[in-house]
Amino acid sequence: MRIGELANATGTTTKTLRFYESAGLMPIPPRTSSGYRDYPSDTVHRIGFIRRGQSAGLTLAQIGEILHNRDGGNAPCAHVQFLLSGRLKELDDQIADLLALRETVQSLHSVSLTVEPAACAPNQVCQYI
Amino acid sequence: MRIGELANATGTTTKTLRFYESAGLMPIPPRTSSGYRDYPSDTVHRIGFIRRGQSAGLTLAQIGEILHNRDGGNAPCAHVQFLLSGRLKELDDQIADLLALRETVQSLHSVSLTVEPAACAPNQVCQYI
DNA sequence: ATCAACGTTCCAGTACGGTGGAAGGTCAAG
DNA sequence: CTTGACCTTCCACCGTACTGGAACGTTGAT
Repeated sequence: MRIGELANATGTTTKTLRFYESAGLMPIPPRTSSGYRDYPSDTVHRIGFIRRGQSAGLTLAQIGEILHNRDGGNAPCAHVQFLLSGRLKELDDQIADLLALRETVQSLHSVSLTVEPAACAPNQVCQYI
Repeated sequence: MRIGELANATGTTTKTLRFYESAGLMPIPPRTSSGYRDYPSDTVHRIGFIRRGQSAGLTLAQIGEILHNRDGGNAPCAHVQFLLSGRLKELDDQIADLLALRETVQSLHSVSLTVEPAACAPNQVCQYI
């Protein structure tokens, strides 16, 4: 299948697919006599894996590692477990950070609602930030 | 005060201060006869405001808007309220997204712990992603 | 006079995941 | 034979907030 078909079948764009190739996520596809990329049909699954990995918050670099393991004939299971547990920890940290930030912003916002603009001191930018 | 002093006093770097200037966050400072930037001492407060705004998750562009209001003689209170409430909504969305993602990753990870590598089908990349 | 420590400008690069566009080649239909 | 849709490569750019480094000028102490 040609690159446009693959893009359609996977909900991506030809630009993105070439970018994935340049990023080392795709095996180099064979070419037709005229130089067009000619993908095997199971490439659809590979793209699907890439998109699901992204949905799980993995970076393209991490997804690439998994694919390279797989391409090298190794079952990437252990590595995937490792990446997922790392991701889980990152998520917990990110969520905790955002919750703390939410508290801060919330209290700034509350204060901003009770303050009179006329009370602004001229020598500071904003009395509640 | 010179740029290095200001950087020291605010915990930033001279690079960052020049970058803020180029980004339009700083009023153009006067120069000494030899061309050095010569900041009024209350610039410290302005940098402090910028850093606190960043801590609240505002972008430099948003902080710039507030500063421009202030520099233009307007009390930026209403605008700050607007930005803070927008930020609050964004935070809620981000937190909700991350919590949902955490659920997804958590369940993928749980499955990954119970699966036997030998069960991997050769025609797919990974059976649990 | 010399030296370090400061200052200046300007250009380029970082990470991330692409997107835009130019300049050209190919293919199938009408 | 032409048209339009597809494909190719390559280079540049998006946003965000800086950071690094080159090449050169200034200041203050010794």
